Amino acid sequence: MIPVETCEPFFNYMRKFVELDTDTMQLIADHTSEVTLPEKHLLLLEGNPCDKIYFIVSGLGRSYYTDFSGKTITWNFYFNTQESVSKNLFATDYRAFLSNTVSSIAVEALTEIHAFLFTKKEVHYLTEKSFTYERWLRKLNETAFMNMYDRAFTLLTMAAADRYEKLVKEESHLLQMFSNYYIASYLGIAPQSLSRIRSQH
Amino acid sequence: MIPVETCEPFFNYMRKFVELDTDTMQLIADHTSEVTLPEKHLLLLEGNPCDKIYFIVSGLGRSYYTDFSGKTITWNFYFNTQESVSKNLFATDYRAFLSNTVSSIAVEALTEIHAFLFTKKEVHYLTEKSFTYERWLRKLNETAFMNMYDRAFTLLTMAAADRYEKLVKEESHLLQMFSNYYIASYLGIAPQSLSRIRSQH
DNA sequence: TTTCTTTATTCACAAATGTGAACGGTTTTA
DNA sequence: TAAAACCGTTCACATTTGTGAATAAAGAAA
Repeated sequence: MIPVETCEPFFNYMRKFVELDTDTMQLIADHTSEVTLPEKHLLLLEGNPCDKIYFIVSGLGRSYYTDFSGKTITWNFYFNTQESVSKNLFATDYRAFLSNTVSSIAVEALTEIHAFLFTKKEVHYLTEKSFTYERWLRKLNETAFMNMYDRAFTLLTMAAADRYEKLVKEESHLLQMFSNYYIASYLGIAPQSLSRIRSQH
Repeated sequence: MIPVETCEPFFNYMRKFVELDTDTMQLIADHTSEVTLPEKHLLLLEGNPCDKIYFIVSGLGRSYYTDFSGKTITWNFYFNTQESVSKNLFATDYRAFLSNTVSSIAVEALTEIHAFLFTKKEVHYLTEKSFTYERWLRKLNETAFMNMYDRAFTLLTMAAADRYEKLVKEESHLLQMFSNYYIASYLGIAPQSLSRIRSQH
């Protein structure tokens, strides 16, 4: 429950997919909340149920899986910039959120984060009350699907050096925002291997 | 435009996610068609736009990417059995279908295939006319997303032998239905490497 | 400032995976 | 039936990628 004006950053994002009327905007503003999370805060723990979605307004987040040896593998980055319109905005384990299973990843705040918070209950309520929200969610799921498709397809069909080149072309802002240590495991390679690839330009 | 009764296999699938009334069923039956495709038929070509979705009723399909050297990499399998309720039924490049870009994969019939065909136009019409269809599509997109999530996560975090073990546990029917040559590239490994993994039991 | 971390890089070596060839066995086709 | 194509496997060897250690530079903390 927050003032409608405060919700504008989120509405602007929704407007990429659907048109919004005042009733819908009011309904949404009534069923979300604003949160500030300090640096190093864990938004979600591995093995926990996930019933929240954070829509990032500002700040940086990262999710990771911890393998058998204790190493972390970066699953995704979360932030909000002009460039990244339909990706990286929702910090959560969306698979766990949808399927009511426990999370396979942890999500951490790399800086202080400002976000809108939606609980599972709120999302469900909004789909019941608003056709616009239902349609927006359908389209959001489509882009989430396409992003995952691209991730899986890239990992399946491209070698490490080509995956890095693709990242340089399509997501070069990540290189400015995150350490190579994080980028490497996001690409599915060891940090030293990423160095090797970079040196062979 | 087909008789409502004929559509039952598809309705049964929809009922996993939503309840169906007679109006909705009639609407859907009026906006789909039935097709039979011979063995070796190509349902979709690499580099072509994709404005069709085939819902498999019977038969086997496979999609693949052709790499720089001409080798094919299996992207997915398509079939309809009791076990596989929410996967493998839609033969298409759904990413290309959604984004109006050209397909990165080809889809071929490995046997004769019976399927319901939905064009992009028909899908769009149905979302405009039926809230039930819109909601079903939202949930379909959610399972499509979860399947892709699992695929990407597996490729990112597990070694080849573990990916094979996971397939044995979770999708062992694939081993009965498709050659190891196809299974190997689906797992992201060479056929010889799959043999090696299998021999080390 | 000095010290302590973190980061990126390089190296030598190990491990994992790919490659091309060869082989029987099966299935398909002529 | 015979020939051809395909399939799964094994082998030796090549290539790619991971690993642990070492180093230097940059940043953060004291």
